[in-house]
Amino acid sequence: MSITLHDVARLAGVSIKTVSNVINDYPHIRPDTRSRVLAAIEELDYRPNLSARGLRSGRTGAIGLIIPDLRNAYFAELADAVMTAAHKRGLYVLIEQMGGYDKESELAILRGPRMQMVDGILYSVLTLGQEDAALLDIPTPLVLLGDRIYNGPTDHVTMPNVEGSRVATEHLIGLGRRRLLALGAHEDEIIGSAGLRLRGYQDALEATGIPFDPELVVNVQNWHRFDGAEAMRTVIASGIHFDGVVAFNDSLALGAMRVVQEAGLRVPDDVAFIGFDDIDETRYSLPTLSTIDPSREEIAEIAVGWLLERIGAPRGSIAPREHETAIRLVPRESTTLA
Amino acid sequence: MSITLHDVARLAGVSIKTVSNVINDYPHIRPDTRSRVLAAIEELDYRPNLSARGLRSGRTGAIGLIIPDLRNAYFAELADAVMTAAHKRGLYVLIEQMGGYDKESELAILRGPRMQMVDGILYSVLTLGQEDAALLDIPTPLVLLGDRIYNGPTDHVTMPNVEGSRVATEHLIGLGRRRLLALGAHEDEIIGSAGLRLRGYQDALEATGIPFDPELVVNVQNWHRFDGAEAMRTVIASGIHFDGVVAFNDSLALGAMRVVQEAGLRVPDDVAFIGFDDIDETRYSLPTLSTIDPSREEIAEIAVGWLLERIGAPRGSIAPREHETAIRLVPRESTTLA
DNA sequence: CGTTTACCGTACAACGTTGTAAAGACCATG
DNA sequence: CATGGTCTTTACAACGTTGTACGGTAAACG
Repeated sequence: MSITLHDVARLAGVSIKTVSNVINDYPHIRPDTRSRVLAAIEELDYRPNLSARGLRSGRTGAIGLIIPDLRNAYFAELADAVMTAAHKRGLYVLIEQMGGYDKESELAILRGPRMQMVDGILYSVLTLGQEDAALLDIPTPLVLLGDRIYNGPTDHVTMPNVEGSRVATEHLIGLGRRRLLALGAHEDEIIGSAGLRLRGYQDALEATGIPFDPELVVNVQNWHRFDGAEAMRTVIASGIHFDGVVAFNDSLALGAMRVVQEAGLRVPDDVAFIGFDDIDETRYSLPTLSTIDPSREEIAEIAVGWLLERIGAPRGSIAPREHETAIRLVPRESTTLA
Repeated sequence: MSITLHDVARLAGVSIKTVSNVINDYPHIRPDTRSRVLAAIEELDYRPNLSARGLRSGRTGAIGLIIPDLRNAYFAELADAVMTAAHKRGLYVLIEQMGGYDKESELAILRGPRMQMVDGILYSVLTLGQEDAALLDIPTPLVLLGDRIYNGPTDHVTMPNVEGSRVATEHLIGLGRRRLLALGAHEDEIIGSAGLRLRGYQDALEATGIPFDPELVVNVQNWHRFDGAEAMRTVIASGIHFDGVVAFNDSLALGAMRVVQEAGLRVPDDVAFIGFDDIDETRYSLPTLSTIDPSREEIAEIAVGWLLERIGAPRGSIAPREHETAIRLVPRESTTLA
């Protein structure tokens, strides 16, 4: 059927192990042997059988990336960054979406059969919190992305959620806004992105002496455009007064911004907007959306690098590490007053 | 190290082959044997080693999906649809992005080592044309998505590009618009999406007796928001008069729409817009974007189904098939006059 | 009651690769 | 020119699974 080491070995007049050695850059090979083997490989267009290699070596060369949802632009862009970082190191990426936005679905994917095929997993934590840390103590090497689980069993690459949200909020306060909506909270959540970003919002208020008004905290189910739009409709209908929106991600902001303008309010004159994530779309919305750039590339680079280290090292030999990326405020039209 | 068939067999008191038979639903197994084996599997938390299975059976259980770019919302949503369709059938999906937007990169990915691991490939054709049909005659089962390559060597699942674009154009003409920009053409391209959608545009003009003005055809490099915005800036600067835009995809439309409004024109009053793809974002832009829904789910379902058939059948035993999805005009605010 | 038939379970080999251990080739040294 | 050491190549086994072929047991048939 397919070309194997045997075929190459026969053509080159060597043993299959020598061919294998050439492929794996074993140092002690005579130059002419090597070139003979390479010529044979070329001529036959030989490709290693990855299943066999995986069986023998115990490595598949693939890593899994578990994210909530590809349709969410942030995660699509994150996936892109991870794939780039992984390919640089010769790894495949198996992307997996969580079926739902609940804890069950999250863990099902992590333990499910599909993640059986990978050497390690990059896991973008969504609903898991501190109390679930133990559940993440699995044999497969694991690096967490996103929110921080303190004292977790493994590495964690995250963005400074609190700081980012604080910077965003302070940016609006700097424009003179005082009635700031916090858009995207999850009820009773403290440790996830939503909880942390809410804390950053509160920190900023506190630092500038603006009283915290619970009425201005808007809960949502998910972080899609849809949720931002729906939540904003409710807010407007309720008659709550506000002059700025700190959205916990860009999609929420974009959905809400659309509804605000639909209602006849001007952005940023009546309501200033800032998001979080710096997805591509923020550069083309009307108005363009100010946001926080969390350094996706940095996250991907470090996470893949750490995962690779864990894959190469014996289980338990690497103590849990943490990395926080640098964030950057990206001011655009939605916070630029004429 | 890991749990294998041997461990399960020992615990259940049967041979490894019997365990294998239970796992693979071999019919002739006594109920009590089966339940004993299943109990052992459960107790040990056995998971099959997919590399070994792949080596022995010649199948990996994974299919590859080659797309231009995940950051493009259309492809992210397509990937989502394909993953859903594949999971339903117990398949993994290995997503691969083309490095660049040129023919070299396309073919490099298709033949490259990364697609070695999959049983079959779903390939979203981008720049390849009729003359490249022969290059697609590879041993791996292949199903093409997107544009049509006539008399290609394999199955093709596509959307009616010409018809969709014609319907979109006629929709604008129905509003009384006569100076319609065709946004997103690729110079000298005839067979790809760009060429087909341009033909649909021309067909509509012809059918309604509107003279075709080459000045209104706007070439772009890629189909991102950025390109739509840039192209529109050039058009506006050149002073060309137009009252409608038929964009060849939604991202182009959204990028251009933003620039048009920046320039002080009203949508749809001064310029009506219609896109193509029905990505989620079109529901939340300002104004919401009219578009053509190409039935991504249908594409994914049929493509995965056909690919699976090809994987199961001997090479050459299935004659090339073609399927064109049904399209649907989705009118939204960008073409709704007060 | 012997023979056929269906059913159930097993032993063995093989998939293509790489690690181990060892054999063979080559070179410098005394 | 024998000796020891280094370089180069090889034979063999093993990874965990499934297909093939066959051995056994029980039921059905003549």
